[in-house]
Amino acid sequence: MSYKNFADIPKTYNPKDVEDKWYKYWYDHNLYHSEIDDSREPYTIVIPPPNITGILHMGHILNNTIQDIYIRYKRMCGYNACWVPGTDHASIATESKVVHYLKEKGIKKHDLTREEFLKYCWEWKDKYGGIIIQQLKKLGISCDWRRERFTMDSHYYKRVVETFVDLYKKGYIYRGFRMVNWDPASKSAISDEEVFYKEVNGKLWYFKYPVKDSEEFVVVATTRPETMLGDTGVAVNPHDERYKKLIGKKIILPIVGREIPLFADEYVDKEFGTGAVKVTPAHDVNDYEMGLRHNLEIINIFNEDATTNENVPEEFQNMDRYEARKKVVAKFEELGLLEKIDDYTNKVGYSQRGNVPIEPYLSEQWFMKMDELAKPALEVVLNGKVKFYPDHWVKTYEHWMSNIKDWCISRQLWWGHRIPVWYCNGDDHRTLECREPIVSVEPPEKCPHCGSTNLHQDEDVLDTWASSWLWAYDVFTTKEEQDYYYPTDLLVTAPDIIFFWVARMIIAGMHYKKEIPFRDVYFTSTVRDEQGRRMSKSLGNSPDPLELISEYGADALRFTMIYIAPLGQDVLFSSDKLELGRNFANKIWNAGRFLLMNVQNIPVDKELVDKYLDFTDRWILSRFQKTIDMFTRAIDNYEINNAIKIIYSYVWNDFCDWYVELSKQRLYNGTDEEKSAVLSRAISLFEEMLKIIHPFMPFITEEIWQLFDERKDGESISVTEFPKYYGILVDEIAESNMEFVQNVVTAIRNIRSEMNIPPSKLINVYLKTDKLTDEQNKYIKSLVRIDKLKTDPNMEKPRASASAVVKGCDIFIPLEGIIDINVERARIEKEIKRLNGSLEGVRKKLSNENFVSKAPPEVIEREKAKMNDWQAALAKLKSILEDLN
RNA sequence: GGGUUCUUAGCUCAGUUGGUUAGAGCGUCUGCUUGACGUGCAGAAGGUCAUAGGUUCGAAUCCUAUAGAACCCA
Repeated sequence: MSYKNFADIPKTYNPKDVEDKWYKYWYDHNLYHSEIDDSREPYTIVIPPPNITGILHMGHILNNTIQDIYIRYKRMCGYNACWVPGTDHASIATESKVVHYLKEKGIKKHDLTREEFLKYCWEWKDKYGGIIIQQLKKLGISCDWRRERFTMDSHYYKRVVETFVDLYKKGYIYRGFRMVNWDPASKSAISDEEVFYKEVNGKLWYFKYPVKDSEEFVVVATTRPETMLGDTGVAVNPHDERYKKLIGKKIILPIVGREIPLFADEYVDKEFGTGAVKVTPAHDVNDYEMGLRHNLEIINIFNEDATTNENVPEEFQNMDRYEARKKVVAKFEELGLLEKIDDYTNKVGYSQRGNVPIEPYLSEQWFMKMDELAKPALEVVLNGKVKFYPDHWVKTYEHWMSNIKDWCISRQLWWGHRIPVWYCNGDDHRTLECREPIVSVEPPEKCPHCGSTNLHQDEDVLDTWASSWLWAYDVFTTKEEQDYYYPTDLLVTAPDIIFFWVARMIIAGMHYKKEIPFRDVYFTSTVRDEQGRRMSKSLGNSPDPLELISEYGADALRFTMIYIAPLGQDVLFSSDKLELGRNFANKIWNAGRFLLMNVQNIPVDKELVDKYLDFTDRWILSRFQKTIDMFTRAIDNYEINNAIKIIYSYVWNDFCDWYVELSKQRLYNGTDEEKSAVLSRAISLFEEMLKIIHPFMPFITEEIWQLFDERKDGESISVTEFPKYYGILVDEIAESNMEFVQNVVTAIRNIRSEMNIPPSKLINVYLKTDKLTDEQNKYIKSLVRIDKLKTDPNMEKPRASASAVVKGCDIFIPLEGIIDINVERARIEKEIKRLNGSLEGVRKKLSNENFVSKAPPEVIEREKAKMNDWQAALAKLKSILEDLN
């Protein structure tokens, strides 16, 4: 095809020449498009939609490679394979990107109207939002690109809104004034799952609070001094003898001068700090709870960006929280109320988005009641309808689902699905009912209570996950499609979004479709650097996959990632590991090259593929069947790592190292028809091997497959049939004949190497055996450089020869004048020592009465056979050794 | 503090329901311009299976404890 002459095929595989070419070919021929076809079973995957702000990282590579392996494999197995790609609008991330983008243009978000801002968002999305998809294509993934979706497509947008309205009407969604995790950077609430905890080396400050009408002080310890400006109480444990007499007294809050109560609450830990804690109900979850229990005043001291507001003394107003902290501490010191400062390590909640410490903050938000919705979703995982791989994630899932809390779904952002709720601004006719929110898919014309048309819509948008939880079915836009493709078959995702996304998709699926969203969930490994650190932008330890692809090829990258990433374990990645995949690609390339070079001189005839079969052919075909069988079982069980090793070892060790070498004997010395049969068979087998490799390495397999024959336009290895297991081709006799040859050959090579016989030198080999056929001898001779090969069941050991014993055959290599008796003696002695060690173990077992009476008979038989073989070999070796002495 | 997982060769990892002499890749050592491949070929060295007990005829595998590591939740 691309080579005029097969002899021109380069010695090293160059992925750059082929990858873009075949990707375009697949795309142009629309090979991976799926339509409803009732005559075929669907196999469906929906992509975990990457953020439009995302850029390709190693996690995407691993995740999408796995999805592509399964979709390609199942497609070749005859399923109507459909892989739906798409992207996620990512409210917070995108909005901050756009704010930044506008800043560079000198525009401030709040100088714009909502509509103007959203126009910029779409502009940004059109410009940058498709980058990650373009990058993913470099990996060779076989998505159905005609089905590409976006979470803010009009159809999808509408479904998200409808879902909100429906759940509100069913009573699952409510509005509440609650303490939420506030991200002061994006000025929005975030959900519990978006908070991560960092160990921070901080301080513990001890403040003296004066007791009213007394000379006494109560000392409180705090990690957040600035919040004292909002303190409305001091709490102690009711059983704490130190403070019993003070309970009920008043404290004069320093700086502020507020009179606050000292009260008792079981929550207080006597051991922590001084046993007395300051209580700031507006800015700490536990304090908030205590505040409710004891009717404390709730004083909010922060603005939305966590600067201090008008509720604090004037000299502390409009300061950043950390600046306020310094100033408060300084003031305490000045007042002589700072008792001491200790070093203290504590865990601080950070926003996953803004990477700033979150602020517990009271605000009005929308929540979803989860406990009832979660029940069916928990059940289908516990009863195995949805299977997790690895399955230990079930326990984590169960724990979270059984303790599930209400979900804060509103975000104070503009980019996203705007909450479909309107409020009556009221006018003269305003009634009490007008306070009720008007929840509706379409904007209401007027207030249903007073008839006013003066309405305004809720300013907030929904949490992004409250849209992507519909992804598994609403990427399909008609009922017919949902009926055909849903439930999907496989979800491949990272375990860190098990709650964000996996759990919620199951919840949505069970509630709306009364059916699981996917049968199997594959949780990928976490890709780390060589030192085991998470890959991150700030560490700079995250390689650019596109550079890796350009250096090593997408196939090499895909192969290596799967090879080093076992199910359920983290993978330590470094780019030099890609040599493994690159080398394997090169090996495949050269095996193909070998066959194609022979096509120059030997005609290929498909009629001959099963003619002139000898034991080497039966062996390689038998091994191939077993390989298919093992491979299929591994991949069906999501042991991808294992599957790839099975095919790797077959291709490299069985086919290349042995079969190709064996085939040369006949390719160079056979009759014309025999040559043709051997070559045709090798090519036909190699094509089948390429099909198994194809899901892992789509480009190189396509390239070679296309070279083997004149293919029609639109033909592709990716839509051929996957090799099936035919047990009838398994041939144990051929395998054992081959194993015998391998053992003899290896033993001879070992002697050559240890005796330092140069590879160029021909040797004579005498075999004492009654088992080897002429055919086997022919191959032995061709695999080691042998001049004369003699076999005789009564062979006498020639003088001055090196020896080896394999089961069924004694090997003698006469080395008059070459042999170093000391080396040979050492070789034999070593072998004797090894055998003796092994024999000892077996003898011990067999002389143990308990073993003989209790172990199963077949185990005992095996041990006895072992002992006999080893004893025989040992006896031979001993006589050889005596002969040397 | 609760939960999950892990500890096997110098490194990274396999090792099915307990049953050959515990395997692979990388790395190391030796030799090799053998007509597919030096991104290769041939050969070799290298492990008290974290530690201590226990169950069993038999343990890398099952149980208990200890030590260490990672992750999740609070």
